[in-house]
Amino acid sequence: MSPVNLSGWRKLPLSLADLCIETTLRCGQSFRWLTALYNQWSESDSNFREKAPKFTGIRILSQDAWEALIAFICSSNNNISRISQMVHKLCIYYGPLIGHIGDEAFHDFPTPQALSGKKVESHLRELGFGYRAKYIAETARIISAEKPEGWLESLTNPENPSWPVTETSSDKEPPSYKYAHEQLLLLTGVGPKVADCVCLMGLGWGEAVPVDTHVWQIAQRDYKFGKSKTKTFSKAMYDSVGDHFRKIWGDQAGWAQSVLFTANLKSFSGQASGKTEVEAKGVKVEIEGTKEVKVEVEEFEKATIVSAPAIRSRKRTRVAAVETIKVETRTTENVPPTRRSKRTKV
DNA sequence: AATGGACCTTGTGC
DNA sequence: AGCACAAGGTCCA
Repeated sequence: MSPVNLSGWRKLPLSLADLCIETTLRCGQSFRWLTALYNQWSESDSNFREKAPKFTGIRILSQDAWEALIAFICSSNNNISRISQMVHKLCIYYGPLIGHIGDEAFHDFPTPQALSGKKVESHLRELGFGYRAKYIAETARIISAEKPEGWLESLTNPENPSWPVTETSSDKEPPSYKYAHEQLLLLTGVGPKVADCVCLMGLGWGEAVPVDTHVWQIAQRDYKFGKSKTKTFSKAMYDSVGDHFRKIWGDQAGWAQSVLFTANLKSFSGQASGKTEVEAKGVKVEIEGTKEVKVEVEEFEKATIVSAPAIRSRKRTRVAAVETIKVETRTTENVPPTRRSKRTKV
């Protein structure tokens, strides 16, 4: 047998060509992923009702709390691409070797002890971690040296069946979302947003709503936050935004948040704004410049709208006689999947 | 308590 | 090519 069997789960050495969850779940062999809570959130929130349908299938992953903690410390003021590289470096340089596949080595995520070494901070600096090097080294030291064994796991939501049962010493305050959040804030490099990411994805607290730059944008644009006097984004405002979403979405608010967060991401915007297929039977297209075109009702069969708010808002009713829109200059058949961020030229 | 900057580095868009 | 600016924030004065 190849990889190690960790608590009943195995890593699958597969590429997306071998296994694609997205396609598998949507190809018609299973029919009840998700939808009950989506309906519930849509009933109580018109904005969710509007945005969510394009983003079905989003789930909250049940992650290891320690790995999530360090990964989200890395995430501060950073981009996803670099965060991934940083986590990979932590595994390569400090994680235990799991094994080889071909000549490629695979490492697990490092332990808190492994990241507590004296030279960790300076080494991580050299590896390009920037100011997060100190946060990681400090947090690793606190957890491995100052906290009792199993401290982080003791903050897990005991009601959440996705996490194994953890013992909690009876003399301590019983675990609750608020308590877990507050405890995490004591670590270095962990503010309210990172704490909520760990609560939600690493500790099973479904009501944790990580309010980052995207969610703050959403709160302002779609939920009227920051319009009155207190415009600045203070801790009080942070809690207020979370409380509002918990109120309208309930005890799985973090999941609903994740749906709208994804809908707001630029890298996913193709699902929401572009790539909308419309039947445009009897539409004639005049090209003016590169992508600007005028559409007249006449002869096209299908067009892929790249950006056409006027038409989108009209749904499928009818296309006006003459519209200035942006379309791809080819019909939808044989259109290859669009590649975003294709900066890698080789 | 609340507010304004600084902070490392890389990716992205012009 | 090269330069701003943003990127799933946090800490410190």
